Amino acid sequence: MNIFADIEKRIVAALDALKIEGQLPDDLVLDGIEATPPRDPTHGDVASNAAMVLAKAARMKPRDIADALATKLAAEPDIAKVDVAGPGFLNLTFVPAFWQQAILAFREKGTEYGRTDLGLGERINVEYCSANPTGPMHVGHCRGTVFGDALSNLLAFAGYDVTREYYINDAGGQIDVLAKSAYLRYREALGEDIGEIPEGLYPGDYLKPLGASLAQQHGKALLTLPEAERLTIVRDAAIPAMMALIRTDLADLGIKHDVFFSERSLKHGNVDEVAATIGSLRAKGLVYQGNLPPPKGEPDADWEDREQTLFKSTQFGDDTDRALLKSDGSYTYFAPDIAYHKTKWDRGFARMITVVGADHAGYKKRLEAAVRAISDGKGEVDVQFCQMVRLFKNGEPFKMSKRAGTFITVRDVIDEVGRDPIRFMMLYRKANSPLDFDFAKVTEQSKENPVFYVQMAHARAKSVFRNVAEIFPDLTATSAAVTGADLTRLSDAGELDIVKKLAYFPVLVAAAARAHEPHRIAFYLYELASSFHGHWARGNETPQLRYIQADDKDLTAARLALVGAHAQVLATGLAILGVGAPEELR
RNA sequence: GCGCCCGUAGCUCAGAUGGAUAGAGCACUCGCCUUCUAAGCGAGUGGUCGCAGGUUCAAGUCCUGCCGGGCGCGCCA
Repeated sequence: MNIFADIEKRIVAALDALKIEGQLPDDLVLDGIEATPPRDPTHGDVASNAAMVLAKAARMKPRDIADALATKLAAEPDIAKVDVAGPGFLNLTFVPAFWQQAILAFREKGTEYGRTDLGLGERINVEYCSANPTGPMHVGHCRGTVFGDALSNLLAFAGYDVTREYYINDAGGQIDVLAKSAYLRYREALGEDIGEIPEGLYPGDYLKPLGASLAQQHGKALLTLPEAERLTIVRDAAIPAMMALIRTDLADLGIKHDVFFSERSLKHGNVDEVAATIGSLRAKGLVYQGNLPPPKGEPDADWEDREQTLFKSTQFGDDTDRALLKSDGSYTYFAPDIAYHKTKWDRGFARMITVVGADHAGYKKRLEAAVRAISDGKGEVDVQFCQMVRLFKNGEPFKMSKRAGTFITVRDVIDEVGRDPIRFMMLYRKANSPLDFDFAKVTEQSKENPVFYVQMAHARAKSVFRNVAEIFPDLTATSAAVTGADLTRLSDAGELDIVKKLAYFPVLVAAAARAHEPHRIAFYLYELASSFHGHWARGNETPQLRYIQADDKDLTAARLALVGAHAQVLATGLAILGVGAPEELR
């Protein structure tokens, strides 16, 4: 159900009729015709570009096509007015009943209103967060995590079969650093004075409980073990401990992954999937021994020409070939990541999205190349970047120092501002734009704070139902009196404005899903809330416009149907963003 | 040097598959509380869409070249 798509079909039908009548060439291809809300609402309810896109192929003036089409459409009973404007825009104005009836459709669908079948049930894998298991999440992880989660919600709502995935980088050098850092905390827990944490190790206090638990479990036994053996034990305890911290943070942000995929699990038993993947690429002639040219520009004194095992990513559009093995023979980060993406392909995902930070910009092309290579061009990964978050406190930049261990954790931010404002603010911006996050502003309860503004629109709508209970106790949101109300009573322009915005919701969901841009939902909700607040305030001056009319139960019921639909769409949209839709804000 | 991202009102940002006179919030000016939540609403001021070409009936949007900013650029993940 999508009103605008229906109108497009009606326009096409009218054009077909014109063809039959000989007013248009009968071989004219009716393509690219749109029906959209006009930018200026005074132009009408719906605008179409039909005449202009067809003009060339029809070898006619746009105005002539528009005039013929206008005459045709004006004859339809629910179209009140058709104007031809500008170069050939067709502006349609529908009779109020057209919009009034639309509310029925909103209600019929309920929480499903806005859902589309765009994805056709196709499986899609969304990988996001994937913070290294070396400590709690810091605020920098937050944006991509929230983005990936909301994008997953959006795609699911748009008809995709979404799997949310977290890639645990538990096999790289940073894990050795973690183990060494944890071992130090273990010695500390045994009573040793460890002094300053050496440069290069993780100084954070969060490793202290891990040290203590190791001490409790092993006593002094680890001290006498050979280093390799001892670090293996520490590491195997540290990774789950760090993941437990991260999972707590994720839970508090309202984020749930379906799959936690361990990099280490790529090697199991005698199977090394990384080696196997490199082998399969080699079989395709995409792996070779060679030397990479140094980057141009500033000459690098440390540059050392060396032969490496390389992947021919240039064959798939990358700028340079990429190393798979380090000079000591171990894997680069890239090699297991290819193997990991191959498991996605093997698990039946032809479509993948990977959300990364802006500092991974250079990773996009090689990953796309790798996915094409392992899937013989049939698979596709969209690497989505989230730009940096700049932290502010009362307008002053807020610096993090990782070295001093004083970085801001997700926990700090949740404790300070709460989950809903974090999520909404992270999504109230295109992912590609840097984002300023001011602790003071996001907790403010005012119009300046869009989270609050949208939530208040929902709370207000709910308050109407609370208040009506005192006058018409039987007019509950789900009562037959409300769901079956006489909608022709809704005639005010402000009411119809809200209806028209609600009608646009399915179009918006589809567009946002197609573009992988959940922020559009946030902006839409703000606009919808604005229409609602505006109409509400008009009720302050003009009591007849208020939703509850004590002397007119039927009118009240009709208006409640609108309020209910409005609250429903707000709740649905907020759910996509993972933000709460509170009943009240007191 | 190369790649990716960004450049829109004084500030922070939207701008749908290319559509009409480019929008919102903040700031500034002026109205509105005997009120279903004024935690709000309305009106006004404010623009060479970084610059220059090109494609198109139509360009903030697409293409090319510049300028400015951010991120990255063979064994960090």
